[in-house]
Amino acid sequence: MRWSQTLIPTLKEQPQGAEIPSHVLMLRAGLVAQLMAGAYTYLPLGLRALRKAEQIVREEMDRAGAIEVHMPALAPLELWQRTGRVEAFGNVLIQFQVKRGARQVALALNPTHEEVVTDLVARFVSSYRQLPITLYQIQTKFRNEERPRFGVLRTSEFLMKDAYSFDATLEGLNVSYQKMYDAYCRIFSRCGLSYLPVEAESGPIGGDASHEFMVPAENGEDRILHCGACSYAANLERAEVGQRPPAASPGTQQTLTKVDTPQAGSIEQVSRLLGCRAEQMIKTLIYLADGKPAAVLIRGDHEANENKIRRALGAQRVELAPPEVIRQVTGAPVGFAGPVGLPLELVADLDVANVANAVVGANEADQHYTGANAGRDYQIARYADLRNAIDGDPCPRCGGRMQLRAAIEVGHVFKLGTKYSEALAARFLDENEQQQLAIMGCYGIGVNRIVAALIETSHDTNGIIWPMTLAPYQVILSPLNMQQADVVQAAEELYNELNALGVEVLLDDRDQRPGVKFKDADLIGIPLRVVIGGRALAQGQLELKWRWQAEPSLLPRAGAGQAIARLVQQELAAANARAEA
RNA sequence: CGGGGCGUGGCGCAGUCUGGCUAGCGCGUCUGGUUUGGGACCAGAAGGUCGCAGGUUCAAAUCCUGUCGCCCCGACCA
Repeated sequence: MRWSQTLIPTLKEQPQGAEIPSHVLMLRAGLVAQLMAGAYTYLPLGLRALRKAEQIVREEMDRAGAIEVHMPALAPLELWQRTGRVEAFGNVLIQFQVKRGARQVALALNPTHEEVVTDLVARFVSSYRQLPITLYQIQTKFRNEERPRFGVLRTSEFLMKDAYSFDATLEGLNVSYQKMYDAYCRIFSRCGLSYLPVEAESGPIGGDASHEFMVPAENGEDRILHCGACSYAANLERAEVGQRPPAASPGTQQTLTKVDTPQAGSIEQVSRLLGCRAEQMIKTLIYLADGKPAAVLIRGDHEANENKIRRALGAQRVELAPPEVIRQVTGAPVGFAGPVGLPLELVADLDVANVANAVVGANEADQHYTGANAGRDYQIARYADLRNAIDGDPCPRCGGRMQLRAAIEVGHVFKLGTKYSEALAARFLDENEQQQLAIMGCYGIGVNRIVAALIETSHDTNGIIWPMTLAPYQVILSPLNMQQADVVQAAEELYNELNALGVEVLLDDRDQRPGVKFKDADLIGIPLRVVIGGRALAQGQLELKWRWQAEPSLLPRAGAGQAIARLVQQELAAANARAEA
């Protein structure tokens, strides 16, 4: 492609409203243009990169035995009502009415396709002989994001690869799941991403049933914990906290003292008022576990983790109790609950055991206790891991230090079970002529996020640094002077030669000064740059530079096309080979 | 949905507090010329309902009210 004949609107300055590197660079390099909050046009370069990512995904899905289909973006709202997910999605589900003759038809734009694919399988799969099957598509999803942000990382319309496996048995599901997991590893490796599969909340099936594929990046929206020593990794929701060191020495027990804490119902207010640190305090959270009140103790500076609490209480659902219930149970308004004299069984986080002489609520408005000690002033029924992990916490597997990092979620694999097959009657007949529900898994990849995450983690002050596998073009030719006949001729010859050899090449044929061409070449990040310029050309040489290297090398003009094609192939092969390691 | 910021030629900004002449600057674009190894130079030119609506005033980019859009932080995120 000739630069002069395509559309690459590079920007010299940082666009207003773009802050994170991927957003800034995608706009500056002319990859995308914003139409509105959360909706972007992919311009030629951006589209080519997106297509590369898509093709890698497609190849690995096919290789894993998944079957490609293409489902509609539209769905009848009724389908979503059948699984109860109109409410579950709420405002995120884009729905609207259209007129068809005299009728009003209620439609939705699919934010995901469990309903559609399960309905499809329910219609056409009726025997165990047809299973297992994994269907996938690469298609646009629509979600009315409350707050689109971070450029293409969180948009209302995005390209997603979604796959759905259907199995006759749980063992089958595990096999299907593992195939997808392995395919994901290959995909992200081939795309040149430094990714981490992390354990995620698994919902109804429990166990090892969900993993997210995360790319650690400063601007990521997700938080993960990662142990460098043993490679344990989990998202914040899921991460367990390992064995904590016991308290130094109990020291002397202070006497339990009631103190005035007017208007101080939060950890921050109380600590400021009493001059104590948050870690000397214990917060008493009143939950409704399946509708029944329960008391949970967490150290003042820690965050409660509702999933852990739900499991510890053996409940299906937990939620923070409303103010009426708190008042009824504790006799005090919100913010003054405490363990002393509370008529509920106390379940405490493990770290609470190490807080001696704690500050706790007194179950009385505007009153707290100081010097509270478990065993003497209140009894803990049970200790458990109930809080979110924090940076530096011990690893649950090996005891090493875990690191808290921000990350971009690029993929998610999930064992679904029979939730949708049940709601949409996806049954099959097994070998004993018994009706069974298909057991499902679902597997998503944000294709746009692959591109954005790559840029987010692979750039320098001059611009994007593409891996050969995702680069919009493999080679850029930069003839430095379009007024000089021999330069133009050499560039044209090489351009034709490379095209004939199947190399994806961009010829910067603009009549621009060298500086402009260098800056733009760096900005759009094409891996291999070939400079055709007076100096070297006079000696029958071209200049070759990899985007990730500082210095160029010389290449004889004779046979340059073959040599460059070989270099591209080697680099491509090396990048793809990293996936097999 | 709560908090904050910003809307001025294609892009990035100044001017707004303290109302006042023909609304400026840099980049880009167009014409002519000189240049050609890291975002050239000279000369000339085009391009603006100052987001939109209403109000105050002799006079509004500037003050007031409303409204729309975009960005950031938080809440939310199958």
